[in-house]
Amino acid sequence: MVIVRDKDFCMEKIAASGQCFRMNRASDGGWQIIAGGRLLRAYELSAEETEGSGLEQGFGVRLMCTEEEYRDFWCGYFDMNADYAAYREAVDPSDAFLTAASEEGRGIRILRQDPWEMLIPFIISQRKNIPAIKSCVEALCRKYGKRIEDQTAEGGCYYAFPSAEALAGASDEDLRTCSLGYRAPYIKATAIEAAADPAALDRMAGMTNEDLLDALMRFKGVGVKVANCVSLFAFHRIDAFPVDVWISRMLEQYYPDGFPFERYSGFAGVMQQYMFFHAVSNK
DNA sequence: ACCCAGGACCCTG
DNA sequence: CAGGGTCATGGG
Repeated sequence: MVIVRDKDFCMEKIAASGQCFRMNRASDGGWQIIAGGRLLRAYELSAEETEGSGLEQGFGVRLMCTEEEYRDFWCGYFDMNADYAAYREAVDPSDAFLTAASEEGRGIRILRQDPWEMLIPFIISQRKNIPAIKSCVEALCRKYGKRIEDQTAEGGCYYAFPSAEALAGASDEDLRTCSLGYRAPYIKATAIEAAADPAALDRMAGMTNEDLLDALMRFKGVGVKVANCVSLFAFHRIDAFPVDVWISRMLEQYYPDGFPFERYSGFAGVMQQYMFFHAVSNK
């Protein structure tokens, strides 16, 4: 068991920030996170447990893993070594919109997720809202992922994210039963590519940002926006700035003369997440 | 019963 | 290279 107290770590906001699709409330009120073939249960600390720490409700979390599991995996997954307060403090104080958005989104962190586990969900994501994406991903996992018995899991078991081989071998009509629609052939083509060169995604970790985008966009169904999402949420290129319909609207409304990318050079993706969270959490 | 979603592809001009 | 039609589905 590991307790994390950080004014820039809020599980609920991360879960709602649209960067992970298998982080959900469990029936006992806690969180269940499935990532990298692992399952983590987490519980927000009670008011008594955070008393005196200066933390609001939701900003203290008990992770149900060993110290070793935390060191080896979850600490990196949650990007706990980064200083998000410093990112927020870099926000231009004369920018009322971003100042408010960054405070509203305080607690969000950019997760370090598995590239394959980001690539497929973000190919699915096009023209779907987040609940629909989550439904599709869960259906894919149930149908093609390895079933893992785990008494700590909601329902006594969970399904790992399907391998490239499993999806590459699926029929088009079988894939469509997961509500993929016209994306089914994209998923299959990308899975075949990935299965044919299992180390391809690993090699991308060493690429420059530009080469990484190009490499990702060679996959069927991956355009500029999805490539930027995978760069940001899997390869931790935190200067990547995915522009979807929500971001596009906010750029038009609040930055008619252009977003000040120079000011946030190197970490614009963090600002992007604050903006996205602001948009989706205000209908 | 609507409307729209973390867009990409592909074909025109 | 830019612009626009088209694509399938379900959550709200």
